[in-house]
Amino acid sequence: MAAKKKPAKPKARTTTKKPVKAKTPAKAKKPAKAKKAAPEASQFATADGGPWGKCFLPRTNGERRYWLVKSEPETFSWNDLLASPSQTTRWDGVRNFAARNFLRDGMRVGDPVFFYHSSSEPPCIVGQCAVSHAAYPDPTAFDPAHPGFDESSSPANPTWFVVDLRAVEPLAHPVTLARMKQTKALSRMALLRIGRLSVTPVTKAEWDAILALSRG
DNA sequence: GCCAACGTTGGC
DNA sequence: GCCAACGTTGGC
Repeated sequence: MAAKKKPAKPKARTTTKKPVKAKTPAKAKKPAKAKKAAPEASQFATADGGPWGKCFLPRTNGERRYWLVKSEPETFSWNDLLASPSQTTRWDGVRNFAARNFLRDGMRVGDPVFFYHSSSEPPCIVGQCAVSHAAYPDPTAFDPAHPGFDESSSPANPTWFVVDLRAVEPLAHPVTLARMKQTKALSRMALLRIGRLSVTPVTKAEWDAILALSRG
């Protein structure tokens, strides 16, 4: 996600939907085609959860997990988040099962989340936010007039979910994708391995490495 | 604008 | 269940 939106198509961006559009982090939705049943996606749906299966394991008391959401700034930027009421937005528009699973089954209130600008020059992480409300059904999927409409999702049996994200603080210096690619400690980062996913997990070590880059 | 990496769809 | 065609994302 977070990618909120972009120009004309709905992307899934994120959040907000409010006045503007909603973008979503990631993918966009597609205009409704009718999908049918909904396969659970691939590499993330393996029995052991795939390479990022730990994201879904039970937590120890007070354990935090770290995430990254993407948004195209033309659709929904970090500044748009800051300008939102309570600097909080609903991260809607996620229409990818792997991203949905991280969002719905992995994220918990209080988890730190990096905010990444995709399709920007340069693509980079620009801020930190936090999960302020755990997953709930994405209302944009229920609205036939919304580009994120998906007839496979209903209130009784929702396919797509959102979380609420609240801004915490901008990075002192944005950390570009190019810089992340040059950083050894980030070589296994989900963002770099599956670049098209709008919601990805970040390890504590990766989180700290990125913050260190943002200060330097 | 190109293209790589994937997800989705649908025939078989 | 396989696979080819197609669509989307998003970096470059």
